[in-house]
Amino acid sequence: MTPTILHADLDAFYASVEQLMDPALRGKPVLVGGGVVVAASYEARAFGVRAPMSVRDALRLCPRAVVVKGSFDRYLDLSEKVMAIFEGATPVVEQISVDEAFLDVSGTTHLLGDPADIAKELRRRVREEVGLPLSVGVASTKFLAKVASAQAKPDGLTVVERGAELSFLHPLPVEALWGIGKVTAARLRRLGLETIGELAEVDSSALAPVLGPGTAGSLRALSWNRDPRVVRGGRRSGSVGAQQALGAGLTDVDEMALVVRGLADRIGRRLRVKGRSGSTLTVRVRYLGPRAVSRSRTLPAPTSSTAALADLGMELVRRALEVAEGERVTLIGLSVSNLTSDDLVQLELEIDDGHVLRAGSAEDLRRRLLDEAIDAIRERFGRDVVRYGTAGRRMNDGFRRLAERS
DNA sequence: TCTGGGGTCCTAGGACCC
DNA sequence: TCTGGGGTCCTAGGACCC
Repeated sequence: MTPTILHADLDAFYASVEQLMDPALRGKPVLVGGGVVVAASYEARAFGVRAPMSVRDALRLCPRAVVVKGSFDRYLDLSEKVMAIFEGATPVVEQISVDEAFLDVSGTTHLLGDPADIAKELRRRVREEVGLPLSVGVASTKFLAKVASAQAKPDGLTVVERGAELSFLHPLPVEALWGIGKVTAARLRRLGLETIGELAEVDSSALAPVLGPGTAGSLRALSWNRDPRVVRGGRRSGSVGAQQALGAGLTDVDEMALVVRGLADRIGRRLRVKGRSGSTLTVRVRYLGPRAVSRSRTLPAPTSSTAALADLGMELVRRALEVAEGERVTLIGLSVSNLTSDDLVQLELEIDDGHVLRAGSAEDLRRRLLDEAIDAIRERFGRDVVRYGTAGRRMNDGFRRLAERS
């Protein structure tokens, strides 16, 4: 039986979108980016251009390349169309970036046919209905499907049949394993390991001192195509962040505060659009040179308020600056994690003597009506509620009732 | 050598609670 | 009172991916 996990990956996504929108770019080497190449069309890659490479270097390799700035909104728009096509093939779609997703079609083969046929149909529909090239890998595990789609590029389909997995996998270089980057690959090279097959033959106790016991065990498992991860549909992101590079670097704290404010504004906006809030804020500061420092704080209640993120962000930046006083800061990043969704709201009530109460979650609030809460406060404290609000969440019926009262 | 920006996951130590 | 084990959360750093 054919395996049922698909990894679908749009080819040179940003560059392909630009070629789709502007027919004059088709067949030509296209670079998307400003200072850095964010994406390169296959015509440009033929000259050795890769992301992330400076546009200057890329143009040296490929002087005839056309450089376009790109528009992320348009990419998101087309990405949604493609994902909708995927969801027509199975409800179990795990999107892992704008241009990539895993699909488990084990539940829909009786309706739509063999997984390989489903993959062909996805490629055809994405090509005809959206206009973009799609590569698909089909295999028995997630990670092998991912390796297969990489082999299928550009614009191809690779099916790794059951029983053929190891002969497909073992000749590949260790970097082909999802999770092995430059650092780990260099460490493996030092051990004389070049291919996944060679890695498979080494005892994990020999790898553990170099890679740590966790990584050693999981890499060896992957080299034998043992990957227990399942395709998880309906996942949502666990953090929202923004960062800004600062060129030659800043030393002035007031200027940094402006940057932090801007980042907090972007993050707060995005959180509120998604109807989410987060309770852990992490600040990352990179200094001139390879050094980076992070500082984080977990709040008692989640927030999506720009002002709150900016204030706490600046406090954390100050703490991060203590480790290298006076050094130039070349990058500041903020990230909010520990995200919660609208349904788990904390209500804040400010009583007219300035006393602030934080009460329960939205679940509680729905159960005991807000009116009752207000009455209870009046009874216990003999005071009236003069303001109310949530930690950056949408209004629900309870809040509307209160709004009508006040 | 640096040039971007948005993410995930793992590890390890310490605090705290039961 | 002391000793100990287990689980969870927080923080900091690092590797990796697109």
